[in-house]
Amino acid sequence: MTEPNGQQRRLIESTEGVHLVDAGPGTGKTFTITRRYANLVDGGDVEPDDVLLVTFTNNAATEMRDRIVAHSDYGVRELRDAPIGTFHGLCHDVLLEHGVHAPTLLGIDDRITRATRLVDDETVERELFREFYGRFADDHPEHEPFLRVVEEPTELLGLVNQLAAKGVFPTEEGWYRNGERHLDGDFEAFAETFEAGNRPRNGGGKQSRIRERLGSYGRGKCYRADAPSRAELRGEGTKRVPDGTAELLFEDDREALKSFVHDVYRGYLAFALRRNYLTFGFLQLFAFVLLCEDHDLREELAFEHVMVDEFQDSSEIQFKLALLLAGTDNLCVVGDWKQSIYSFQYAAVENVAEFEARLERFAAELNDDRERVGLPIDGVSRLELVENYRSTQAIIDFAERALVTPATGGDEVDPAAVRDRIVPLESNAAFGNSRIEAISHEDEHEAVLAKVQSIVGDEAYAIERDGELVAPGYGDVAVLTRTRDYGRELLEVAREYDLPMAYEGGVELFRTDQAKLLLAWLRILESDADRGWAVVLEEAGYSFEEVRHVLEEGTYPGNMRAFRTELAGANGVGGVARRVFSRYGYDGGVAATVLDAVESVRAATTMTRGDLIRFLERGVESGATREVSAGAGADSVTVRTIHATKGLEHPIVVLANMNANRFPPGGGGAGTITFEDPLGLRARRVYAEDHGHPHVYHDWRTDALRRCLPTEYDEERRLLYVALTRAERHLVFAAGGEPNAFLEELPVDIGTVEPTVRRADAGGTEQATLGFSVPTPEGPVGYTPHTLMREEAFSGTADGRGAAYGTDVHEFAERYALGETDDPPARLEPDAGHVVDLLDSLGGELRPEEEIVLPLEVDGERVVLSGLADLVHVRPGTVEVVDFKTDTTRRAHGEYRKQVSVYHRVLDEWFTDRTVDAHVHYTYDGDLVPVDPLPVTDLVDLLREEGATPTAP
DNA sequence: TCTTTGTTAGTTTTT
DNA sequence: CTAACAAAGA
Repeated sequence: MTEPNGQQRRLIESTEGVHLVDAGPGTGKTFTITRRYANLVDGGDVEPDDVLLVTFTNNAATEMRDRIVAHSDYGVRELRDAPIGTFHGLCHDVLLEHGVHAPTLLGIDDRITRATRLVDDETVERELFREFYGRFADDHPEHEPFLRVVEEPTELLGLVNQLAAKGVFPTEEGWYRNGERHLDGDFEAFAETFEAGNRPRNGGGKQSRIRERLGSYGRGKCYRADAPSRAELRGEGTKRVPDGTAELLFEDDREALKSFVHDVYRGYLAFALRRNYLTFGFLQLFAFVLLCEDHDLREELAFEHVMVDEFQDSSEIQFKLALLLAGTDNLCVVGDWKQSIYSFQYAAVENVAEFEARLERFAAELNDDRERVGLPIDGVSRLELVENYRSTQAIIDFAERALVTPATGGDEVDPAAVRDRIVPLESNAAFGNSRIEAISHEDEHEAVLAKVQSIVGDEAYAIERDGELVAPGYGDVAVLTRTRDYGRELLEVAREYDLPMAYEGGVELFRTDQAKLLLAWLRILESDADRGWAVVLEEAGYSFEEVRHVLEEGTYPGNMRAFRTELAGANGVGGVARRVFSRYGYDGGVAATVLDAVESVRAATTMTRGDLIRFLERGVESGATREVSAGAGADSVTVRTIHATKGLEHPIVVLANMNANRFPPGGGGAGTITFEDPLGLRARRVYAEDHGHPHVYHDWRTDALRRCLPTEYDEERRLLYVALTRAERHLVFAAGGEPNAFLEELPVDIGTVEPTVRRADAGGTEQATLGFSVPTPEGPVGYTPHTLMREEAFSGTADGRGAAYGTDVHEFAERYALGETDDPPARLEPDAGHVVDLLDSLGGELRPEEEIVLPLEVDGERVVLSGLADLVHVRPGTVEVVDFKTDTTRRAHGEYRKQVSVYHRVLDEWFTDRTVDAHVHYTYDGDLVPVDPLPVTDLVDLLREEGATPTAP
């Protein structure tokens, strides 16, 4: 694109007034906005300092700056300090320069100085918040009812950040400006939503959605005595929930809760300042307060022109910041509601979808005590960019269908209303050829790779290059996925076939093989640690039993000893890392990034090797991600998450992992802070003081409310839209096994593909079988601890004892283990007898109901079994997991299954997931049968029978 | 035949 | 939090 089209030109030349620009994918948004900037500053009257240009990522800001430099009269140097950047960056600058006194505006006696640092790592922030909360709890006994109920303090941090993103801040006595409104909720709006969900369906023959969903109200839950009963809430012999339920659910006395949140919020702000740090959220908070209160400063800082790109990604407070920073009514926001996919980052799609209404409301709020915002004078001018330079018309039309496709069976979309809001795009592609297809195969990774190989070089998937249609190469294909995990798995399989593929975007750096091996060798160097050697040995192909033997005897292989000696002579940590990576042939971007991370932290601090080891360990635990640059060569397939593809385009897009239960995952759900549940925080669980172990009480109102709110899938649809509109020409959906609802609904035939991947170097048709899959057994396979909490037993077991019996055995087992009782009721024999035998043989500390991970190696493949254990038994160096199964038989799907009791024992080395010993006992016909030691493969077979599902680690 | 109730498996995105 | 299934009720 060298010359702007008609609509673009209009935007470039409309420099005065308020403009809302609907710019769909591929319409040259960045091109236009940078030309508009150039046009402004080249006119003579306007200086770069007068124009604020905001985007959401530093990368985007840099790109904008570069493009402006290329097309305006200004050079790199002149624009270096021009206000082109992110909201966060801007707020940071403002606070450093003018914000010393910002905290005092909220009545907090502290200051922001050059020494105030920005905590940009979420895990660090969570740690700090935990520390704060611990002290807060000690100092504020008056909030005891709430303190007792908070299970996870960082949920409160989430609440604080969410409030901050909406511009709700605590003052000394109350809430800043009109923030409290957000906390009180809006009953009328709630009642309206409630009524919509409470209409009987199928012409009155079927109960309402809300009544159906309230069916499980109270199931497996214990509420306090004042909770309404299930029948009261749902009504009996009716198709709709009784009138008055909405009022019952909407809590109007929130004073105590609001006061608790207020004190936590304010306490945390003071804590952060005292500890000399700010977070992303607080940066905006203080900048906002400063701009609101310091009128001279606001007028001094205000810009003649404000332009915001990707406005659909902005939050409520960012919208308000843009208003405060606009000294005139020259505001231009560019965005596309269809591409708003960052709500978890507090993006408010309403900022674009309801722009005019919000503009008016926010301006009025900001102006309620004095004139701060001069907007708008002549109303809002709406502009649309409709010419699409990226995709074929077929792709565009298909993607728009995604926006009206139901995500689940019960999901309702109003296609006409949605289509009404879509500004239709017109493709100007020179060639119309476009293929849209779907494949599905159990071996999903192989199927995707085989499909990619078949596409490469195939004229049927021709793409446009230099004005001609040519067969595609690897570099023309991008695989998009919802999750990082899937991308990484695919990459690993691709590597086995030497298929050129590179993952781009954030990687959980310290969880990569590269980082783990480096960590292992550092541990070996430091102390010959087992958890180092185990990793190294396993990587070298030693079997599980062999690793154990080597560790016990200390008979490390000669070549490894030699390498250890070599490392000991290496020059610093960087030298060690280089040699380790070179030994294992790691020469890609991940290795480079690990090296960079290690060297930079080493340079910034005075770290010993031991400190560095702990740094890497923390990295593994937190799952911190880092950007890793493309590793493979130029002509390679790109793998990315959909979220990471913003602004990108690819000739051929493969949208992978379109599996049932995966896309969408659990649905969007209503945000935490809404009119129904404004604080998102209520007594979730109450631990009864008169019980030694967790008898769990739930808050009935929270449970009921959650069921009454419709699950929203709009953002899931937009995510799909974003993925599809990355494609220029061809589109392939891929699912493993069961396709999800989107793929079922969209007008594309789902074919299959032979998952035969050619080894790239062999060029032949060698086929490899990979993976380890176990069919999920049919039918119920036992009782989980959740069953313990159930009040009503269900009947229907074939042997007539029923689930209540199993529940009782479990309950007895738990109470016995915790020392609350020691005589088994006679009616529970013989099972209770087995339980007593088993528990008596254990000793040590017992903890009830815990998530376990059981890492194993089977036939050279690593396998992890996980699940909820009934009891976890802890001794130094040993963790034992106990899982009871009553040896009843139950009718399941027409066949009878035997069940055995399994007792797993897991030794040592949880951290590296490497060495494991497993012992099994099982009871059958009343006898406790020890099988000790049991080869790991047998254990896995046994667990398969038990219905455990192995997953790749 | 349609509706209601109960049960189970599987389960994120990142400035 | 949903789909899918099973089973009982109307």
